[in-house]
Amino acid sequence: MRNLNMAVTIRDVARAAGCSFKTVSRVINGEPYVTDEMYARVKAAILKTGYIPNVSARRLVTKQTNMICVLITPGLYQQDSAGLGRVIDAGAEHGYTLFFQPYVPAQRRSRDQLFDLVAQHIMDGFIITPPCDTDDFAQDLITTYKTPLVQVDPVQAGPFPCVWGSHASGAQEITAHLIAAGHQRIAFLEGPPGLRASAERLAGYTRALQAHGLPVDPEWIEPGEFSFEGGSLAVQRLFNKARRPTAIFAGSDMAALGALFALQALEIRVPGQVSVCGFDDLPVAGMVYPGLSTVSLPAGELLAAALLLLVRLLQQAPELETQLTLPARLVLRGSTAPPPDVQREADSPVR
Amino acid sequence: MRNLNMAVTIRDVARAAGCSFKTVSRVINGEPYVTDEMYARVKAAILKTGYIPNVSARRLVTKQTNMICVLITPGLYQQDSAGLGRVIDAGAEHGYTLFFQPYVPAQRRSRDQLFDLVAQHIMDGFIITPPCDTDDFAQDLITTYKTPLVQVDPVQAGPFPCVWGSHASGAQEITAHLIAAGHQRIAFLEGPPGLRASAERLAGYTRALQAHGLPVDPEWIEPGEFSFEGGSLAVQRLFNKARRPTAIFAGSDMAALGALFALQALEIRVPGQVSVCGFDDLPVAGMVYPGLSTVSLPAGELLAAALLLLVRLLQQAPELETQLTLPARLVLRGSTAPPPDVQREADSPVR
DNA sequence: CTGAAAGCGCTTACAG
DNA sequence: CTGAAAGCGCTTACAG
Repeated sequence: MRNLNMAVTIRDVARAAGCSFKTVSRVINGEPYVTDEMYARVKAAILKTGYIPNVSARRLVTKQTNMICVLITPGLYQQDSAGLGRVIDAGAEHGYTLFFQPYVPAQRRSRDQLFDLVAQHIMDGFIITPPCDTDDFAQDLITTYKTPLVQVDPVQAGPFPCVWGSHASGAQEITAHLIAAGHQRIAFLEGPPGLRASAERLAGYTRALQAHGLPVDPEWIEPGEFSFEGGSLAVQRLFNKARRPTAIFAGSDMAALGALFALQALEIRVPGQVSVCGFDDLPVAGMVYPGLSTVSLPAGELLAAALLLLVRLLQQAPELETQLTLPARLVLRGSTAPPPDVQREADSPVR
Repeated sequence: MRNLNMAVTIRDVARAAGCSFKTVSRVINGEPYVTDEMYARVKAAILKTGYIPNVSARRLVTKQTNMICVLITPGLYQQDSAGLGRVIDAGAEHGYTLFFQPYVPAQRRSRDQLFDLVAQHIMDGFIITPPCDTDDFAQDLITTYKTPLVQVDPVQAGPFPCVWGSHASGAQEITAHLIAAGHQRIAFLEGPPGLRASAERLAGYTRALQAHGLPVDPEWIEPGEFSFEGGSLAVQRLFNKARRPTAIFAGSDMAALGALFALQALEIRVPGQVSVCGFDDLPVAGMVYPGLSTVSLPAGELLAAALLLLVRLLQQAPELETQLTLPARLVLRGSTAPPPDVQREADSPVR
């Protein structure tokens, strides 16, 4: 019975229900002052005609699109696709459709695309996920066009409503885990300078050492760039030194993967000779032998919190907390174990 | 000078240019019959007023959105983000904005989201990427609402315009590569039954063996489910047998990762004792020791071809080729080498 | 080559 | 509680 060629309008429904089209509009939008009987009649007419509102017409007059744009770097998707689904759900619950726009900081194409989206007011609001915020362009553009904006765990701090991840305490926890296993010589692979995550994760590492009365030795801190290459090169430098670490906290999973690769190339056993851990809990972390111990900053949960924040902003709700912090979680796999000397002690029959 | 509050309309521009708003409309849409002088005046007025067309108004009357939706599974993104950028570019060139919609086959939420998108005619056309086509719902819905649709390398064959990947010839090539290196006992980890890719990749493997006069032994063909778990379990079964393979062609990178993991757990050296290769060229392939040899089916290129096809369909161009096939590419890394016996021969001083 | 009219499908005030 | 009017910003015919 349904006409799928967009021919069904609010007027057709009104005719079927025997009322004015204004009444249909009221029912659609859940406005008050409609008798129950009228309401039921219109509902039935909508079903019978297969009516679907024309969003363009609605947008033209309301100046709202009920669409929210999430700026993402290609990586985020694979990290927590279940969480992502929940975010989409949450958006739908509040009447918003989410669009995921790939955005590469400072890239011409990304900027052009975003410009169109923003200038044409195609989106009611934006969520910026890391590292898209490293390019000021996005924030500037969005605020210039007076569009609400929420940031997720930005690389650089900004004056925007924001949901933060717990980099420092996550790093502190996993470092403490290594110390508890018996490690004393723990190397740290630093991230690129200028990134908040770099500083925070280093701070967590440092804090854990100090809390356990261990020295913070600059020799154990190597640049790792949060990248595969960086992690690999760092290991090559570390194992050229006279004193070698028994554990490496890589600061990021990518660097940890590089470290793991380099260690295997050097025929150093993990975790037998050296323990390795990372940060981020990328999906790969569980698939690389012997399983990478790491810290999870659940991207999906951060996103969901950001979405809720944005929805409240869009609803003009007087928002008390525009800065939230979500906890990190330890994910322990096979790449961390007691250091060789402790293992030997444990193996020996003499207590 | 620009008013960013959407107040600038076609009429404001007309006033600034000293013409009727219809003339402005002509200039915006590149219609003919406008004097060069008038054209320039309007262009200047647009710049001066900072006019940006209201897409909702335009859509209301044209019934077009100039938006194309790409149904993707979270994985695709990370596989070829550079290629993805090119696709977005190509879309923009033709006046289309691309939206990437996460879609999980048969999932309630995905279906609801898609229904809204389709029923409300928010998208001019759809591109379905694997494995989103495994759920007939998407295709059925989209065609029911008479929206153009192009498939990318579908898991199941359908009667739709389509861009195909070369699974069989890719599989044949990499198997031939193993044979050329001296392998004779090559195991194959099959994909899930019913998937076109499974059948095609197996066919390529078989064809390569036959082309080189090698027997196709069912004992060497193990289910691997195209998954990490599947690959891992398959290796455990294979290495419980009396006759062991010298090479494993995993049929998918995920299965190859699982195989690699299991081999390392068994302390079998790759490629020293066993060579391993995969299919897909996931980003992980280069980051897992010793680098996974695999076959690349460039997702970005397939997508770009699909986009072009869809654009032509939308432009009602009489399309000659609605079925394209794109070649696969061998990507050789450290996980494949000659088998142990050949290595020994090569090492020995006697030629 | 340029313009005045009509209308896309809806919502926002404003009457009854 | 219900409805007739006006208008959102644009394009599509149709006159000049």
